[in-house]
Amino acid sequence: MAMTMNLDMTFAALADPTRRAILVRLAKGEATVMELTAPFKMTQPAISQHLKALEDAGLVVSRVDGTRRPRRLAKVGIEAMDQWLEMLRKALEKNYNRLDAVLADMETTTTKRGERR
Amino acid sequence: MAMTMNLDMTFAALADPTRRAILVRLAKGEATVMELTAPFKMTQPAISQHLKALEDAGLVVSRVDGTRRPRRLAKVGIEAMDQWLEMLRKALEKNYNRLDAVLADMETTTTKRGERR
DNA sequence: CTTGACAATAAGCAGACACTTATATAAGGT
DNA sequence: ACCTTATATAAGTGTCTGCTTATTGTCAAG
Repeated sequence: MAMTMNLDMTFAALADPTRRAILVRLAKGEATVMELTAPFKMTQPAISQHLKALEDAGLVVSRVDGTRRPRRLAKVGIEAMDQWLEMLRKALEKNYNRLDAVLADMETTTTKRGERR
Repeated sequence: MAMTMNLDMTFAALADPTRRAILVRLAKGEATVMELTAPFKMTQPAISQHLKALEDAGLVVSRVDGTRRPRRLAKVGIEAMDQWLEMLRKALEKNYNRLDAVLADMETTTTKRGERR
């Protein structure tokens, strides 16, 4: 199972700096909600809500230990994203060897407003 | 320069299905706003706004061609994300060879509510 | 130079999101 | 049994998002 992970949720989860910081913390190993709350100027319910988002995104899983629920990283979410991103990477690489991209690069373009012709 | 791409913006940009679809389209090559608008049940201004988000995210760049502004994929955004994600990938791999993760896997846990002990 | 196509911008609005405080639930230690 | 700790859930609120319609700027073609 674990089929079609929801990319909306996964990317949205990573769009928040607090949630990314939580993941960085979890990269060092399991942590409880209280431990995860400590570094932030935020209440415990707020962190619990962020953790829910991360779990729904397939980026984190929880375990039961008495009254605690230690979290650790999950890979489902990352794998789903990586798989999608792979398409972009390929396209990028391919386009980079094509004429239009090269030419465009020359007389461009930095995306900034206010170009003249 | 192109220093510290804003990860908030980049991940947020990808969290929207319309914007991901636009990227898929651009993976096939340059396209104008009108061409990008066509497949959607959405107005041109809406797409222009999505394109702004994608440019701010470093995922797309534009070029000037008369009154048109063809877009194509950019790599800055993807590279920024990939770099950040690399940390998670490493942690995931490393934790997977560690005892606590293995044990946890055994008596867990699928993140679902309603586990008993 | 007027017209029409391409695109960006502004203002407005409904729904989503990130917090908060207050409360509930459950396990542990005493 | 009782209090404490660890966590989740609910309800409320202000801010951000994703659209819309309306309008404006700009090029190219006649």
